[in-house]
Amino acid sequence: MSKIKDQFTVRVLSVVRRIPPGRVATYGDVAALAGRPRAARAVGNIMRGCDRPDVPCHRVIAAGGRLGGYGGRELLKRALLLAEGVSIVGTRVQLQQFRVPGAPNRWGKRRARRA
DNA sequence: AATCTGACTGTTG
DNA sequence: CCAACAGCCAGAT
Repeated sequence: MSKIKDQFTVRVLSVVRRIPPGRVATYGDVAALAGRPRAARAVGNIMRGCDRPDVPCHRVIAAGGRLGGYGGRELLKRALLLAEGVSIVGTRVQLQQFRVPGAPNRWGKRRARRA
């Protein structure tokens, strides 16, 4: 069976565990907070194996406020978030309002592309 | 060590 | 809004 996880995994679990109720973080946010801003995919993989009750993996969603996955239980994920007070419009979470504090705004400063 | 996989993300059509 | 493509990352085989 597994031994100790890599530091990255430990950090990710730590970050997710610290997401307060009624808040959400995207995979990219968790990855960034864990020190690997481009490892959103890896975070998803870690979440896939998060069976720990102390890790609120349902508060980790996809970019743009989409629900992302939940081991085939996306409906439960949506229900849990709604129960915590997270507002969901259509299939999207209101990130602007419920995104975990401390998440870097990568959408605030994009300079004009094209010359 | 090489290859495949996937609860991701952003760009392009 | 959805589909296809490409880039990125860690874990499993």
